[in-house]
Amino acid sequence: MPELPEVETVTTGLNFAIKNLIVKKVYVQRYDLRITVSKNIKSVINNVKVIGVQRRAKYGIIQFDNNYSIIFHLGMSGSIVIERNKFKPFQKHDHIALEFKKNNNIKIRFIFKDPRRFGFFNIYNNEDPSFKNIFKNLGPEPLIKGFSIRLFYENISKRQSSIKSLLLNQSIISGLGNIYVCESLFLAKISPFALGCDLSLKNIETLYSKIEKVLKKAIREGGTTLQDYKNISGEIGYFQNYLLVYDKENNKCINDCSALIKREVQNGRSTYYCPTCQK
DNA sequence: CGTACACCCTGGCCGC
DNA sequence: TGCGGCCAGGGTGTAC
Repeated sequence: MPELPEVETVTTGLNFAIKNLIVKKVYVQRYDLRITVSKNIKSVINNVKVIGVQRRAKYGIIQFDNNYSIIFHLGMSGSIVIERNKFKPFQKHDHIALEFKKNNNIKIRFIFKDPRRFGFFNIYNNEDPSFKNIFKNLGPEPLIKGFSIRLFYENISKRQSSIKSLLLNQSIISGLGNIYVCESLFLAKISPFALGCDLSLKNIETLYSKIEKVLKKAIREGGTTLQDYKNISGEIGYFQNYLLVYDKENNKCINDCSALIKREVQNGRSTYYCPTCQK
């Protein structure tokens, strides 16, 4: 499901909803997520205040004022939903919930859901090596000011893999997934099968500017909803209305090339591209 | 070290 | 209605 823009939408919304609130109750319906939930999660954060919620790559980080943080990852099917005042009974894939009370006695809680359980949600001490280990192999964030196109180029140009798989490799650039990789390569007119070592600096400059453009637009649109992605208020995203190749097999290419968009399996995952425009 | 592939798990959809 | 097969936004561990 979620790539950088979807996780950004979730963490921004969650930050707005729970920043400065104090945890009043923790529900754990299921401990066996991709990473097993620590047994002490309830005791560690009970009655503790949330400092803020951030994103790093496709991870969400909820910081508490006692030097602990929750890190969560939505995997393919994860989501977070907010409920106010009236709480529905937990459903099958509602794994964890945190409940807060606002000044005016309004109850608020959020639920971490994940049918496929490729995601996780766990508590870490900020000094614990396992906290830093989660982030240690992540490459740079594409949307930060200091992003170095030169370094990006150097890391790509020494590799023999396809540019598609290099862009999905989170240690080269972090936060991209299948949708935004396909879209960026199309806009840059670069074949997903081109090898990293065959691309020029000019290619990479173009590619980076398209990645930036696609991600920013997707964040503005609240992410991409293909089947089940929703923000924390249950609203869908709208970037699917702007997809040019992803999930568009046999559609006409939007350029004047009269070709049809092709789907091909590459490294076990669907690649969508225009065989004429992307060289 | 780089690359390719199987695997984790559930649900939805399609064809028979 | 039911079954098998295939598909899905991701990440990790293993074998070469």
